[in-house]
Amino acid sequence: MNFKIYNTLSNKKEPFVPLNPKCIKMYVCGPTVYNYAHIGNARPAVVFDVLYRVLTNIYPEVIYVRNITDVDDKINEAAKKLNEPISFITNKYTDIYHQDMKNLCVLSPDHEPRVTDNIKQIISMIQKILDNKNAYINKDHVLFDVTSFKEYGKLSNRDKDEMLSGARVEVADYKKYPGDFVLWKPSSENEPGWDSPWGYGRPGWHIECSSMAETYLGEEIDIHGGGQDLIFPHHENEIAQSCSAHNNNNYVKYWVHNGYLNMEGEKMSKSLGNIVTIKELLDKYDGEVIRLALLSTHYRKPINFGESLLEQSQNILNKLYKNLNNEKHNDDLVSDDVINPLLDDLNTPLSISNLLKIKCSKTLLNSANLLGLLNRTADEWFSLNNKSTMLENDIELLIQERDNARKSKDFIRADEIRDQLDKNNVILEDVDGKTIWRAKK
RNA sequence: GGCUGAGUGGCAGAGUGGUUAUGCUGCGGUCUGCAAAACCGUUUACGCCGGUUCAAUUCCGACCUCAGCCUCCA
Repeated sequence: MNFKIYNTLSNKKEPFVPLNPKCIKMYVCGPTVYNYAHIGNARPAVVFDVLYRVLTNIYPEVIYVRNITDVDDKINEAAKKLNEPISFITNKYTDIYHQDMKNLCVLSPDHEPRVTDNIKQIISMIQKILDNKNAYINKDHVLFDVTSFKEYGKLSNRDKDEMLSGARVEVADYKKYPGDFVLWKPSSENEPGWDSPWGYGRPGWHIECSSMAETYLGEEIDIHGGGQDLIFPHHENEIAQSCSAHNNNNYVKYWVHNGYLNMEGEKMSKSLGNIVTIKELLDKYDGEVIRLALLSTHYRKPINFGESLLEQSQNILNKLYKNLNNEKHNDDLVSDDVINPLLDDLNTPLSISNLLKIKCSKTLLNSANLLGLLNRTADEWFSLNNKSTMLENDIELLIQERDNARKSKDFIRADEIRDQLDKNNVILEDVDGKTIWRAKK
C-alpha cells in the first residue's frame, strides 16, 4: 500500500513511512470539556477517524490516542458561573462529547487519557526539561526557555525574533523572553491544583499533550493531528517540550492538520452568534448526514458548513442507502476507486463521489464503512423516524383507502390522501402495482 | 508586516499538459391516472496578465482577491 499524507513539517505531501510498520502510533488533540462541542470541533474528530480507519485497513496494529483536557481555566470559569464543582462540569461535557462522537459514527480511540489522571507524569516531564536546562523557575512559575531550543519555529515556519515584532499581547513580567510559555503555574486555594516540587499548582496548556503522548505511545510517534489553529503555538510548543525532555529531535514524524469550518461563509464566533453545537445539529439531521457533510470537502481546505451542504449530504446518503438494495455479487472487496483517493492524502470528496458509482451492494457497504458511512440497513435508514407524527397502522389504512379510490378511478380522493401523507413526511411510491411508502428524509 | 493556504460551471466539489469528474439544482424527455422513483438528454467552468509548449484550467513568473495563524480558539 502506498499511502501519502501532507506533512505540515515539510509543507509537502509525503509518502507515509512508518517508524514501525507493525504498529502505527497516532495522537490527536481532543476536546477541552467545558461546554457543548460545536460543529467545528467535530471536524478533526471525523477527519482523524477516517485516517484511523484507513491506517487500520493497511497496518496490522494502530494505537490511537485522543486526550480529554479536563484542566483548563475555561473549565474553572464555567464551574464558577454555574456554582458547580469542576468535576461536575468535566464529567458532564465528557459524556456529551462521547454521545456526539457516537452519533457521528466516530470510533473510540484506543486510549483517551485525561489530564487529571496524568499529573504525576506531567510533573516528571517538567522536571526533565528543567534538568536539561530548557526551563527555568520564576515567581512560582515554571517557564519553558524558548531561546534554549534551537529548532523553535520549525513547524510553523516562524523566526523567533520576527515573531516578537508582531506580538500584540502584553508580556508577563515573569518571562525572561516574551515567547516563553508556562509549564507549571501556581493555583490559588479555590483553583484545581496539585502538589509539585514548585509548589501547589497546575500544568500549563501545552505540556499535557507532550506528556500523554509519551506515556501512551512513547517518545517518538508517527502521526500527530489537530486543527490548523493548533500549529502555533500549541504544537510548536509541544515539539519544544518533548524534544527537550527526551534529548531527541524526533518527536513526531508526520504533523497533520485539518482546516477551518465556516458557518454559511462566516467564521463561527461568539460575537456573530453563529456557533452551532453538534447536539443542535443532531436534533435536525442524522449523525451520518453531518459526518458526510464534514467529509465532503478535503480535510485541509476550509469547509463552508450550512443548510444546503447538509441537504446535499442527505440526498447523497439516500442514494447510497438505496443502492444498498442492488444485487449482491460475491464481490466482498473494498472498491479501489474508494480506497485509492483515501490513500492519496485522504481525498474524501473524490472517494465519496466514487461511492455513488458502485453497483454491487456488498462492495458498496465495505467501501462506505471505510469512511464510516452506511452503518445501518437501508430499511432502518428509510424507516419512519420521529419526525413523523403518524403511526404505521394509520399509514397502511390510508394507503388501502387510496388504492380503493384509484381502482374506482376516484383520483381526486387518491391525491388528497397522497397530499395528506406528504404533509406528515410520508412519501408514496407506486411500484409494480404495489404501493410502498417511506419517510421523507 | 511575517508565515501558510485558496481562487473551477447556478451551488457544492474533484481532477488533469490535448479526450465525461461527481452530486445537488434548473430545463426538456421516457415512464405514470397524477406523482414518486428510475433512466436519457441538456445549459457559458477553470481570478487577471505574461512566459514555456504544437497545445495550459493544469508547468513557470508577476499581479489581484480571499481566508487562517502570529500566545490558551478545532
